[in-house]
Amino acid sequence: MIDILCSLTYLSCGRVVTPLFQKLLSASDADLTLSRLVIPKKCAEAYFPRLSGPHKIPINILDTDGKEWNFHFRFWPNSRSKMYVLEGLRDYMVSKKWQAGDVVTFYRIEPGQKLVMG
DNA sequence: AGCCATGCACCG
DNA sequence: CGGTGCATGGCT
Repeated sequence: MIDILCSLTYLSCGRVVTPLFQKLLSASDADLTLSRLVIPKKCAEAYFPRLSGPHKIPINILDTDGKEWNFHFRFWPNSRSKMYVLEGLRDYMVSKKWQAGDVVTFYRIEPGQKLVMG
């Protein structure tokens, strides 16, 4: 996981975004059967919607082409902590040909808090 | 201390 | 018997 300095950026689709963080995809992140992405805890709590309990919430995220994707965001209770995951990525992973070792970058559309993943 | 990659029990 | 939902353990 790599933190990024906050600097406004234009995506190829024309949107103005702030880069938030990147993640190097692990083998399990890239596993099509699991089709879920572990979100580093500090990034999840800083940039993702607040979760009031251990239930998934729907979350709409754009890719860098501006296409909308519907995922679910939740955490797993873990012995005295939490692990945050983004679920339902199967179609996205197939479409983007995600592989372990790839890097995914999260952005926030400015102004607002809508997320972009690409 | 505790994150996070992955193991794995158990439920349908 | 494939996936969910959490546990485990290597690592820092």
